[in-house]
Amino acid sequence: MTSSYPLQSTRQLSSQAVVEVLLREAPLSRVQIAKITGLSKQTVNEIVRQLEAEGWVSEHGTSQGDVGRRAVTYSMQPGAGFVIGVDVGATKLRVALSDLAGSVVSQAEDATELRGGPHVFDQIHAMCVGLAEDAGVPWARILTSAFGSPGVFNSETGHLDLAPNVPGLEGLDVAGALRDRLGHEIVLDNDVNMAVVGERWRGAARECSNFAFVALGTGIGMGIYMDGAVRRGAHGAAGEIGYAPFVNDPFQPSLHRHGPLEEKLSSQGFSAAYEALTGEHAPPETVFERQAAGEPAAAQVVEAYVRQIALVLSTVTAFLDPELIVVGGGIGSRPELVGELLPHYRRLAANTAEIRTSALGARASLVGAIAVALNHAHTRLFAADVPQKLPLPTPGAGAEPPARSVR
Amino acid sequence: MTSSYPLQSTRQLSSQAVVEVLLREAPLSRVQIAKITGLSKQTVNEIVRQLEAEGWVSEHGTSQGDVGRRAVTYSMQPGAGFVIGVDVGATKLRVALSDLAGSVVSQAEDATELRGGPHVFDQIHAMCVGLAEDAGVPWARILTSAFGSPGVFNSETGHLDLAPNVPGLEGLDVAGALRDRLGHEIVLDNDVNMAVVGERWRGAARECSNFAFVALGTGIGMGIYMDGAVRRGAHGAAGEIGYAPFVNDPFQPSLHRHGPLEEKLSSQGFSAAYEALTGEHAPPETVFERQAAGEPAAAQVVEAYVRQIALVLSTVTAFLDPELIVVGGGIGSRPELVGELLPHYRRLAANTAEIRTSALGARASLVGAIAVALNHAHTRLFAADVPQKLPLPTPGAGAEPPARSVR
DNA sequence: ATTAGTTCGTCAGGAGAGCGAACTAATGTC
DNA sequence: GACATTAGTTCGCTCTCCTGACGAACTAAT
Repeated sequence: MTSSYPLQSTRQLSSQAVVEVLLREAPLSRVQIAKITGLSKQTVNEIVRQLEAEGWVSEHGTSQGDVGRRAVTYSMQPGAGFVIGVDVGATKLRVALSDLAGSVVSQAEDATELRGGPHVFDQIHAMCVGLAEDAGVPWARILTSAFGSPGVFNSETGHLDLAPNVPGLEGLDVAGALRDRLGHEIVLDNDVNMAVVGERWRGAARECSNFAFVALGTGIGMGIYMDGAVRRGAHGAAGEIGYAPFVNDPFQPSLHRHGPLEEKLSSQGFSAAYEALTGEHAPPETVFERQAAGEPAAAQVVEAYVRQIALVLSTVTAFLDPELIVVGGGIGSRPELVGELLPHYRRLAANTAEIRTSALGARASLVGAIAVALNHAHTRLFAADVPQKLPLPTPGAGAEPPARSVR
Repeated sequence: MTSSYPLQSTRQLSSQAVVEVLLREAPLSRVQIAKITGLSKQTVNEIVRQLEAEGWVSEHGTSQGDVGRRAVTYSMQPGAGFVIGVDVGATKLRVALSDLAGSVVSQAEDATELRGGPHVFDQIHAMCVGLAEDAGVPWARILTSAFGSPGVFNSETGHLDLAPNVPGLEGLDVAGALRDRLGHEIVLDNDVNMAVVGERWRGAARECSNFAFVALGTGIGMGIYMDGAVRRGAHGAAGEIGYAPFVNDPFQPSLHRHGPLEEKLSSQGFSAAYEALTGEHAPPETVFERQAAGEPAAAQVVEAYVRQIALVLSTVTAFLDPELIVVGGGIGSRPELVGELLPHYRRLAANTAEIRTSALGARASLVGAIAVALNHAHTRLFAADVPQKLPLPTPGAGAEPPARSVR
């Protein structure tokens, strides 16, 4: 432990506080900022002045109506910097470009390159460049990109492990490859973890500091948000409930590639159950529609599925005691699912948590990736404890982003 | 969010750093402290001088032998303050008095008062006073007491919920009652959480920042240590795996008082299984002894039990991805258990964690309580953000503890 | 005994950051 | 037009830490 304490000079902490408040609560006067952050007027003054000089914030207008002198209000300068969020799905690739205030400027999606590895990197690079051009954003103003992808990201090697669904990424230095191609800082994380951040930022778990996100779809997975942060466990594999051995007979071998739970509760398992009953192969959506239409076989499959999920959720509750469980993913986002689940869940769980359907649906990971990228950018910009080196590479000879002076 | 940032004046952070270093690494010279903390010599000088003036640290000796001027070394003044740790078990009450450096000065244990409630408080009070007298410690020097107890502590009401094993505590303001009786600050937490802290401080999980502690004994419970802190969930009920519904048929009603898992995997369940097989009632220890002696029925019971535990542990692994799982409690502390478990566990879990037997055994909660009390005392003393008011109540007109001046 | 080299401890000066209080400026209300 | 109210600025002060210089104490070599 080489503890060293005033790592972050107080000023950086304060700056970051001001920026956060400004991002969260739109236009604010300096006095308002002072009240919210607890800093004094003068300190806020200095900070705002500096941020304005550096181009990060700008005057927004003046307050109106009340007695007393009118205040000048400030807001983040939206064009000062941008970030990219990417959701690398097994089938779909979603990319969004957002300004520093968190407004999405442009976005796109495409089928994921099936040829894998380098081809996916190329595809991502092309999509990002395309977005920037569409929005007229000089490439150098893009500060950070964040990527959500299935699998367990090993931050030491930069590899992505346990990602059977995306072909050809296993064993590659994904982090390095993407950083080199894009030319700026990147952040990589599990897509479910990204979804957690997304749901908390702009989804069903706002302001919630203890919740779990359970993704039901192609696979089954969980993201854990506890005490105000995503928890990843020792190797980044926390929440990999697909490997939890408590649905089938766990002592039976086989089923160890995708994990026993995943086997049964993924879209495939769902469809397989229906097929076993009817002889007809149908995707989950169809089965749900038929259940709604009153078909007995469909109802039976859904009922069995829902019971298993209720079992999983009550186990999650016993283990983690979340305030809320958000259910998402391809199947989980179906609005009727939670309704069907609840009675079973209530019967099983001792201290019940609230259960909600994902508010962001298929975009959860993407939104989360944006949030992570924004957060990373802000930390780098306003609380860096190392000398700042804004990467200014590759194309776009546009105006330089305002450089943050660091003494 | 009423964020306010320089809450802890920098000096307090620095002071705390110095104290921590001094606690950890025995006698140190000022220059050494400076090197370790990263503070400058002068800053350390000022802090040490102040701490010495206030009686918290004292000169220890001088360095010897090397070239150059000899340095004066300092260490914590052990008698400057004391804390009490208490483990309120269903059957046993354990109490220990420790100095600020973490050395246990005296300790005692007794059968828990079965008349419950106020009688237990009286008992605790009497034991604590007795310990202080034995050790010749004036009561006013005891800064904090920490209590580990079964059940879920509700920090809002001060009540202890879900504590069926300790009679007569339910529905009482335990926190308030204990504080009033002892006359100083107290901390209350679940006994398993205390054990977590204990195992990490001086047990099997030292230096480990992601681990789980699974207690197998009178009941079954888990404590979660993730990213460097105990995680309690939204209502303090995280880790209550006794309520996880995945061993018996979970959809069968009944079994909802103690939780389905607890029903089967507690000492009682264990003995009941043996009784069902042999017609003879025997406590778990006896069954284990007979298993070691080669009795088939005992072997069968142990085998079944061990398989269930392996199942639980592999689920824990899938959910939390710990680096390590420490198995403790009355049954769990038996050294042979982990050996029997391991093969099953390895077969079930995808990313295996290390599994160790508790190093502290029955004392885990007690040691943890001491650690928590110490930690609380240090924070109050050296990083308090509110004006310090050392409680100086009741008996013992001994020398006053050195008052920490706070401007 | 003298000298060199090393480490410890203190002092002085200065920089970064924050705060309270006093003061000026604008604006609405009676 | 007097007054209350709010916004913004300036000044002086405090806290805290750091750097650099320097003397003190000590070991090792000559």
